[in-house]
Amino acid sequence: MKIKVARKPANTYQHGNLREALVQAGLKLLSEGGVDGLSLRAAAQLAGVSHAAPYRHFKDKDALVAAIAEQGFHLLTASMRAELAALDDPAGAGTTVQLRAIGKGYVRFALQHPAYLLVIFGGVLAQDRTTPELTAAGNEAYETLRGCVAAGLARGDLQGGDADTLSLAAWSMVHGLSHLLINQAVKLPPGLAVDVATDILLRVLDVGMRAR
Amino acid sequence: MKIKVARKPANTYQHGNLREALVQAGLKLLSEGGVDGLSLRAAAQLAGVSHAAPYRHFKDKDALVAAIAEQGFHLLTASMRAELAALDDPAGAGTTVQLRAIGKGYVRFALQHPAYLLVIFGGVLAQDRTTPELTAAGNEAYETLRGCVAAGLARGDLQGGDADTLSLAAWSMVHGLSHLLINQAVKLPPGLAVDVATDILLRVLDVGMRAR
DNA sequence: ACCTGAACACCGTTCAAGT
DNA sequence: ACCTGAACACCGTTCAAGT
Repeated sequence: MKIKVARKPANTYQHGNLREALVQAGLKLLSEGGVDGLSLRAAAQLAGVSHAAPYRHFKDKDALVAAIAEQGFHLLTASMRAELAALDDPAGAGTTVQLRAIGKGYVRFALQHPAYLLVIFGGVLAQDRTTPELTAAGNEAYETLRGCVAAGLARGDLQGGDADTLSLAAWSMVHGLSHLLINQAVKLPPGLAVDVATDILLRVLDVGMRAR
Repeated sequence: MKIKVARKPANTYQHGNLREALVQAGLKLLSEGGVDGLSLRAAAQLAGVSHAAPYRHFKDKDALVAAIAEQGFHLLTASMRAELAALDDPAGAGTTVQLRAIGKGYVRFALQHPAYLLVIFGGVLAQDRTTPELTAAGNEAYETLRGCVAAGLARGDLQGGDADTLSLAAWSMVHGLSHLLINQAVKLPPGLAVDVATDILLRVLDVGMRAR
């Protein structure tokens, strides 16, 4: 992905849209240099501004990280929805097919943007430093899954727990897989492609959520 | 947990066991101040030694982090095995009971030592900075689970994939749950205790792994 | 209101020098 | 072989001062 950071022209004084430029700069640093590469000073430099300028727009580094995580959640939601929309009959598809699409979208996002997943979940952001916007972006992602689970329960396709508990089960499975994959913490069974492994895990999940 | 760091006596010159002391200091910093609190200089100070002394024992900070992660894996393995050993008849227990014990041990470790889980999996350690000892410690943890899955397959209790794929499914589920919990990324369904939610997720997993 | 430059207290890392 | 102290290039954060 090509990330453009709006630089302040050298001859001007105010940037105009420094806040957004810093978020873009942070995303760029993150995707190029990983978590270690993300610093307020480097982001300021990319935006063509002094190292103290960001403090007019973010209380501290965590506030910038929170804004980046918010973007990450939007991308995650978009990835899941894109996979849903690519189904032949998105609205009419069965619970199994929909949940599988959401799971694939989640894993695809994680593999495409590993650094974002770490920012969202990886302890980069100190606990209790969440913002209302970040919470809302997280809820949006969660509701994409939860809506599908709730519909499955209503149809009688799913059983064995309420919508939140079964959503937690599904989220845990795909999140765990994604997280383990991007950390290279698991060696995939030799010769087994990510897609195939993902399919098997989603089947295990689906069967488990259908049983009483 | 009380962590003791062996300080070098002020009047002496050599520490004697600086390497181990630095690992302990790192664990202490991590559990008290989180990922941000872990620094080579602070660890050196806790061990009563100058900030450059650690470089006689660790190539760089990542090497210390790898040593800490190795300890974390040992604790994780111990937690899973303790839960297994607490069963009435550890060896004779069924696949379902054994897998549940392992899952509970994993989640318990994560909740007791959230910072360790982040060090092990959270992107604190740069990719490709793993050591042979760290890899071995990780394999030990993985084999604890895999052995149980393989036995279940042999007994005909489990189906639908080979030992590695089904182990990946189980690991993903409990790891995902643990990771989401310690990041407070999910709100547990109101009134639902962690233990109860864990039980439900482990049941979903168990049912899914029993189906063809 | 927004940005700059100096300043402070921290980092990781290196290197000559001491024991 | 092991440790120290100074040095360097980085951080995050604050604050007086400039536009």
